[in-house]
Amino acid sequence: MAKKNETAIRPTRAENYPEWYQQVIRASDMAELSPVRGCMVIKPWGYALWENMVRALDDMFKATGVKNAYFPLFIPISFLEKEAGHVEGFAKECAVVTHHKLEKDKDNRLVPAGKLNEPLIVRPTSETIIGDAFARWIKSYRDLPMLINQWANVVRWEMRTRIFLRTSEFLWQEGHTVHATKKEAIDRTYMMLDVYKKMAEEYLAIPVITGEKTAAEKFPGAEITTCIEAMMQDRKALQAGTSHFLGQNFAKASEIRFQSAMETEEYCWTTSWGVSTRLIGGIIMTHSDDNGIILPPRVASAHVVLLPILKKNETNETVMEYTRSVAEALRKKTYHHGPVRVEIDDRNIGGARNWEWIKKGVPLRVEIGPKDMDADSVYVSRRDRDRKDSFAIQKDSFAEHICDLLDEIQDGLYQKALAFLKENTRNIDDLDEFNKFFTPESSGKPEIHGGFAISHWCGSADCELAIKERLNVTIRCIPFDREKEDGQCIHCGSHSEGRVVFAKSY
RNA sequence: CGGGACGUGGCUCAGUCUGGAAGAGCACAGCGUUCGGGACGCUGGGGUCGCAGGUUCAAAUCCUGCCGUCCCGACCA
Repeated sequence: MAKKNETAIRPTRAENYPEWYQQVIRASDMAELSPVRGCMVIKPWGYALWENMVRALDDMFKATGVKNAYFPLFIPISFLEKEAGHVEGFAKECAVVTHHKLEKDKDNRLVPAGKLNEPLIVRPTSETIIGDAFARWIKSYRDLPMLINQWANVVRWEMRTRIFLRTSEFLWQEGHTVHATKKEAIDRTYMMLDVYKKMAEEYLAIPVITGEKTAAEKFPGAEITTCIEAMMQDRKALQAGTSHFLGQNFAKASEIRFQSAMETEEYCWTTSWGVSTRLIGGIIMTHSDDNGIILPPRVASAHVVLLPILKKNETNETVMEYTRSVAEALRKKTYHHGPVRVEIDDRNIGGARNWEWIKKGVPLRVEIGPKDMDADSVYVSRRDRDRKDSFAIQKDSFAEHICDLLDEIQDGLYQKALAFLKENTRNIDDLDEFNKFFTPESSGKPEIHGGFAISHWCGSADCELAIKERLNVTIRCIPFDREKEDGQCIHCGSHSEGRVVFAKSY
């Protein structure tokens, strides 16, 4: 009966949010830090989640005509040099390969040898190397549009890393498209942002705000950067995905040209767009509670875990048989285009087993013992409800309704996150109120505070910078759905045509 | 890269000030009793005390340097 902790995760969110985040990941067994600075090992439970996300995204990309390809990890430095904004943005955080072998020195230690003529960088993103390929592939308007995506790892040598949210190496997809007209490229930019919005809201149950980045926050080399922004439980913003209209900047840098129907030679218009393993950090910080992560069913590593109650007697084998028959029945059910994912955990380790699955965030836990077997039922607990709020249900009925149950959990997670977003988003027109909104009451150990302030902004980069320097608050985006409204800039008081989203961010 | 905190079995930490046999709880393994329970008992495995130098008869402990982690900045998906 000894209840050691009231919560499975310590500290709680309220006590120490960043530490809580680390502990949730440890307790969920999704990933761990590696011996390599800033890099992570994604463990099977975390990778299964990523695979489900990849599958869903990949299907959506392909439905819009995108095809997958793969480009090199190494990029000649000269390629990066081709686009000025790009150099500015990425040069400071590139891993550089300068040698191609190791030799033993006099102390028998391995040291780099065989210096490369031209150093290579490990891709921080692939616009330039893919641009080089596009320049060779594209001759005529008949080759367009070219719609390519790659699933890859990239490296950005970050100053400060946080597992899943910002690691030196991370997994992502980068889409790169080439178009004959500006309009078509812009349309594609927005189309892919819509895919991301759909992914976030319908699959991850994370409500997002869509909008355009300011000049200061744009992708290096882009004309327009669009984004989805989500609110985490500490009320900070997380940029969960971006889609860029690159104009002709990269086309000119990489000489991506085509011959038009009118026989003129023209530069192409390109886009790029990406989401990464950062989304997993977003899931954690959107849905977890003080007992650990809660996985949204549509992408959950498993939907349901079966926990046979084994005693030291002759019923064990029949309980196991019954459990396997439940698993079989569940696996025959189709949940959003795939079979229901079932785990069986028959370890006899007491109540710790149940808690492990709570911390892993599996949507449904099902206990199966002799009593259930006799009643032809199972005993179900939902991860989104209190753990004592469990119920018995007929085995057949459970199999029949499991998909509805999963959808109900999925929808509940989304509605809860949406309510939180709304609760902590508000129009602010008064500078004092704005300052107060973004200033913690305790400076030594800042409590969770702030949120999204929807305020007027005159459009000046100076005002944007001043706010950032003073409060560490940035413009997350200029929302697409903002209304035209005359107002006064929250910082300088001069005329503004509409509101933007201010927040602290990851 | 600046400021702060911290590195002791897998995890959380005590021991460091004041140098003198590496510890606890949890986790793990075995056996037993329990068990629709984050159970209990007994037994057991596991640590060159972040790394490298130095001081000393003696270093987890003192000194120097380095590495790593976390927090706050600057930078960013």
